[in-house]
Amino acid sequence: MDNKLMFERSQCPITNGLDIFGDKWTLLIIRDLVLGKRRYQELISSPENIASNILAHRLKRLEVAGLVTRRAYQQKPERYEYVLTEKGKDLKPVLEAISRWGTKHYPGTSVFRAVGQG
Amino acid sequence: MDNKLMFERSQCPITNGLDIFGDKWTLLIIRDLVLGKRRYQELISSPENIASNILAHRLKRLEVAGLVTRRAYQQKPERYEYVLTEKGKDLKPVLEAISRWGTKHYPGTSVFRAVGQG
DNA sequence: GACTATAACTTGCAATCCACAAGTCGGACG
DNA sequence: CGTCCGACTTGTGGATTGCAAGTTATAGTC
Repeated sequence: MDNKLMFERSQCPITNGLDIFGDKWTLLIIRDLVLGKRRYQELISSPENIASNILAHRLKRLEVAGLVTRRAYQQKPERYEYVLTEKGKDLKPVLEAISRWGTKHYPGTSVFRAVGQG
Repeated sequence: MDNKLMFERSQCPITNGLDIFGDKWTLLIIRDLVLGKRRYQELISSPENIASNILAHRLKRLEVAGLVTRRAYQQKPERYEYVLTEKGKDLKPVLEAISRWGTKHYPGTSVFRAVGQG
């Protein structure tokens, strides 16, 4: 019943995707999660230097949208990690397509393993 | 020699892509251009209701980045249209991937022809 | 037992960006 | 002379972003 933010701007699937990940940071977080990162500090330490408040905000949005799951990996003190759901993992082809476009038009760029040339 | 905005945040091709189209509107403009729209009013009249100042700003950025070309289609009065370069057209697979993700996870959405299921 | 470190955040604030409405400019048309 | 069209530009208030610093809970060290 959390479908009240669906079809916010239009019924276009691209629009609905962009309403979730249409910004400078979200797809980079997904990229890191696809690459196997799970913890807050790992995400923070990516070379793009995301601010901690932005990261927290994006992770919350991704959780609400059902792309990631937040869960405790230890108690005392409670520490949390983030993992992609199937819906989140399904963005891998999108990352691959962007990566292919980027490496073609900006030679010299490179991602790490797993999100390379598909 | 306009390569001073390359590698702004990192050498990741995804990051460099997002520095150009990482927002809520740019990929929708590209979608419209892929679908054959060319004129300002056509772009304005899309269902997502982009504001005119945002559209102007994004078109300028796309032109600077080399994804679209602005050219006059008539004189007296001068009127301009926008067409995708090869670099811009190369984003079609990205749009298709997003579209596929959107239609899978938000059933009921649909784009127009040409940017459908690939 | 105070002191430092770690991890996952939260808070405050200035700067920037965005959305909405309105206005501009150069003609064509009546 | 006045209205319309099309491609923008300008002004304003509100939302978002970026940066630095702070908070909370616990473990380890002196």
